[in-house]
Amino acid sequence: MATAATILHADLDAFYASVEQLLDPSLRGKPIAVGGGVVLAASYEAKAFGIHGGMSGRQARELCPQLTFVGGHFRDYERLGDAAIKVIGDFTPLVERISIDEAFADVAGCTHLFGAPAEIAAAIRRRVRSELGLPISVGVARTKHLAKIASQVAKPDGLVVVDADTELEFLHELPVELMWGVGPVTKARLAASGVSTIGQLARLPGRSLERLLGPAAGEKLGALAWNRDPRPLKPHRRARSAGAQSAIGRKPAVERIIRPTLLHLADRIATRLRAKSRPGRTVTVRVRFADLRSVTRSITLDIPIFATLILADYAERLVRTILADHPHERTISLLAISVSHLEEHWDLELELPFGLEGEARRPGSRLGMARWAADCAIDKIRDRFGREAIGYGSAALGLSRSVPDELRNIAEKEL
DNA sequence: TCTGGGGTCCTAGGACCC
DNA sequence: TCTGGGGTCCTAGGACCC
Repeated sequence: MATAATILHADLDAFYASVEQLLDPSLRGKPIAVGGGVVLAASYEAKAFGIHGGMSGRQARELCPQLTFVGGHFRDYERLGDAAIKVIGDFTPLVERISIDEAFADVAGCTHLFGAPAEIAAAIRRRVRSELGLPISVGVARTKHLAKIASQVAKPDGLVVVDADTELEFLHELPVELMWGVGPVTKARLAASGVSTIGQLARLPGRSLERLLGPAAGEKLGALAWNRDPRPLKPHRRARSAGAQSAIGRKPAVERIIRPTLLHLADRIATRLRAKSRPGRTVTVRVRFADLRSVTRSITLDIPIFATLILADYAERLVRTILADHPHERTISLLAISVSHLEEHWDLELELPFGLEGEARRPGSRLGMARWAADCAIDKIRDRFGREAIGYGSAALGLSRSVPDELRNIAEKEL
């Protein structure tokens, strides 16, 4: 007998835009977009004009001249997103949050308390609506993947339950791009073979699929198309990397631009790493040139690091090698740093991770100690007075800030 | 006339070791 | 000394997701 459908996927509808309409009633029923240069979220009224997230502001205005742009109440996004997830947590502790506005839950263990999964899903929707004032769609199915597809089909403000005995009938009619992992490139590749629905993909011989998409993707999509992917819920997944980037317009690739930008990025990342005692061994930088092509370079160290200045130094060296390898590129439009190979937990009592060649592990190293002490002091002052109080802030460095730090904060994953 | 920021996972080649 | 195979790690790039 098939397992029962007990996995829920809950997804707040047009989240940022819905919060703005909640906070300002005069915006309700109107096409609005959150953002400015880029649309971060569009209300359903705006979506009716073809506007969607990621679109440039100018393009959106062309599609809908009466479109209203609203500033982001980022603190409220965070608060309401947390509150919605907490409602789910009132039913089961098995919750896997995947972003600010989206989570999986397994209610197999709590049906004796709250009723069938469909009833629990309906109760969650009612409570989020009445207590928070926000629309949320929920999909219910036997697997995570199918539950996620169901919630997409349920939008806006709906509930779709896929019973275990009607899974393939439901799934096979839908377009391939609803599958997790099928983006524009894969969709086009499949279309070239005459595949546009999940059913057509399912009936494709495994060999053709793997030839088309590679062994891993081919096997994965094949399993998804038959709903044979019993991926378990992971309530507490640890982050595998932490990064930051800054689009800087078009700037000359010179020290005056590069150094302060990298320092700011390294500061954001290293502060997070220190806060969670998770230094990392691999530093990756990305440089995007004026024509939007980008190049990455990385280095893996023997000893994990989380000191701001040491991270900034490695990043700068990597950027220099990129520029040396591309001598004709003199204009850059973005710099990014990412740290991966994160330690699970670094016990400071046992060992001090300073990094930077020979000075590592040398307790008497003056440079290492000085940097360590400076980081600690800055972290402490910020804990008391806020992040802008001291350090390598963008304001202090005279950097233009295209995106407010509050937005960056809510996009960060918990380390 | 060029669009943000923070992430995950996969691929393919090469170095290196056994 | 030559040949082969397997495994692991590193690096660069790319697709995709929210």
